[in-house]
Amino acid sequence: MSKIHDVAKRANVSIATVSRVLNSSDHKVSAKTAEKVRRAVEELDYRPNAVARALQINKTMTVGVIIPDISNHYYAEIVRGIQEEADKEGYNIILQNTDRSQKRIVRSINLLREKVVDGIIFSGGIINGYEPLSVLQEFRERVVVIGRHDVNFPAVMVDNISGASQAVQHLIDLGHTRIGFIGWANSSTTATDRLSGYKSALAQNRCRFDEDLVREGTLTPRSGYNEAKKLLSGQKAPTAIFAANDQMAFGVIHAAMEFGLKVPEDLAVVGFDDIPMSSFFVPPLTTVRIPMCLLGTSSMRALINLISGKKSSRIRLHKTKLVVRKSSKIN
Amino acid sequence: MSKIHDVAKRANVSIATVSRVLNSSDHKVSAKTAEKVRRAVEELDYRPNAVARALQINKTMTVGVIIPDISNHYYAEIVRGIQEEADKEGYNIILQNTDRSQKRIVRSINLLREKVVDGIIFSGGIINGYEPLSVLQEFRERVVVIGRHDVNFPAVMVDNISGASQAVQHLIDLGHTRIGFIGWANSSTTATDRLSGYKSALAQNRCRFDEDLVREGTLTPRSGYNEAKKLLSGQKAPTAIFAANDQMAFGVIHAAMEFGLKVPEDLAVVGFDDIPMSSFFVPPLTTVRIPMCLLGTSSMRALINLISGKKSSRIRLHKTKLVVRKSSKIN
DNA sequence: TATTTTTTGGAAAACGTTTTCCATACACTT
DNA sequence: AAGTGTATGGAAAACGTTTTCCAAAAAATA
Repeated sequence: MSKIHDVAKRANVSIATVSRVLNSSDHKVSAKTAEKVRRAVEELDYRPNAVARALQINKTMTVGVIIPDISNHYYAEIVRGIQEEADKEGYNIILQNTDRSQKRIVRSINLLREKVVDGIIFSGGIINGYEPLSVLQEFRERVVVIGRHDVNFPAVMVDNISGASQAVQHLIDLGHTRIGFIGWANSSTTATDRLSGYKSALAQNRCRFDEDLVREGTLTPRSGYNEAKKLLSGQKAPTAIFAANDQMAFGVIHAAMEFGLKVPEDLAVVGFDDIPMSSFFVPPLTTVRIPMCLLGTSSMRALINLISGKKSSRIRLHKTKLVVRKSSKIN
Repeated sequence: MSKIHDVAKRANVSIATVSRVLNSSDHKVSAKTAEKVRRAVEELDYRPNAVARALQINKTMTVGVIIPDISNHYYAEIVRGIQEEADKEGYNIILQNTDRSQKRIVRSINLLREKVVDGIIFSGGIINGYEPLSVLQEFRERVVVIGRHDVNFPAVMVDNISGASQAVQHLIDLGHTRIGFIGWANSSTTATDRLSGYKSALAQNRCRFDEDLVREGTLTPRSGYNEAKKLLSGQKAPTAIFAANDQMAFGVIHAAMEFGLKVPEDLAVVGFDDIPMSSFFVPPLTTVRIPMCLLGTSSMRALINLISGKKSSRIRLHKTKLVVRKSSKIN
């Protein structure tokens, strides 16, 4: 591995000059000398040692990304977005999987601190416990959070309220009035916002809100299946069900099949997220698409702004998009 | 951010002693002093600066992971495995998405070189072009490749031949003799190995190999759909189709439906990979499961062995598992 | 030619560690 | 009391950059 010293020697210039050329400093370097340096760099296949550089300028051009689980499509897409945007600006990302374990979150943050990352993007998992928050303090001005705004950090959000509301509005437009909702119990704003959207759409259309039509699952297909069965076996069964995520919606469709109900003729089903298999399900699932990749790029943009001291709004709210497929609409 | 100097001061010991405690050197430190140091570390919330450390010991405890696309489930799982294993040993990973672009692969490798990573795990994408290979040379002894063994690096592989063979054997056991195959054209050994497995199972059971039953798709559901239509409209249509990945298998099932064929009664379908939606498809898809996460952990293990100079076999071959579901078997 | 301006070189400090080399202090043995 | 270890401190080099300061050289101008 050749060093800057070798380049200087080969180009017959000083170390200072090499550095001037490579970092395009304000010091002037004649075109001829610059060319000599560049040739030497090329010939030696010289790459500046980023570690030494980072130590000197106190900037690693690396950001930490903390997520619960990369094998979850949602987070994978986010990471993809982050990666893409980071790449454009010359940043690298260090990935940390936490499996939502409090202990691992803290560990990750401390590790990233040791590695002297320039900032952190944090998504999913508990953060309002005492420990992680206090540990994140060290990164005060260089943290962006995805998916919740109830923390005192810049946040990138999905407009869950309007998304859920859109979905329900769609069902109402199709003539449904008894619309079931399967959400989930969670401290996150995502869960409560989707319920709010459901309620607000009902209210706007003067549909009665019926407590009995609201159930709580656990985000899995199985739980969707279970809760749907309960809804469908009630005396006043709904004619449509809005599940707060696609996985549960799949379970709902399974349950409907078991009840001998045709989807969408006898039961309209709408999900949330638009995961890849939704368009492939039989029937293809109507759902609310989250711009996952955009969440990633947006959060990275926000972080870069933070790092470079640029102003940007504390909360970035991103619109969802209703994708109508066969699980809700006849013909 | 406190430094080692501050810790030394607070604990009333020398910098050397602090370092001795923290790095458990062979120099002896009395229990009492060690305790003093540890307390100071705690009180100051001191974290050694990994950048400075890396510069000194010439080891970053960071490995680069180069993959085509993190939002692809297969790679996401691999990354998960890598991450998990890396974590155990105190390594971090820097992720690089290449989108299979030759240019970006080269760029990534060079970036990782600048960052002085301790090793690289490379998966997917063209590598036998001149450029990437030569660039990877810099990492000669610290590269592990996933998914192809036709390169001169330690490799972690899936036993595609036996996997495909198992799948076809399964169909033969069900009484099928005319079995279609939809593969894909690619320089990778994965593609050719799956075809080999198909052929070898036929041969072992003295089934005639019919060129007309073999088609090439592009790994997408649509291509599976298209190729299946061609197979099914031939005069000697197969009674079973083995698609070389699950996505294409979904397309095959769609095509069967269009032809009024029931799956599995009229057409048995088997895929490869076992992606999450396979178990959820209607009908659930029989497929060959790849131990994706294991590929990740295994490659990281291999890399750690390389880095620490331990011997380990050049090729690690991992078994697949046939998962029988309703798309192939009646009842 | 004399003067100014521009470009370059040389040397050294700094970033925060690890590690080495000696010197010194202390605690045990005999 | 002399000798032998053992634990610690102090100082400094090293890792490979960037950056600063001043001096010197080269080029452009008057």
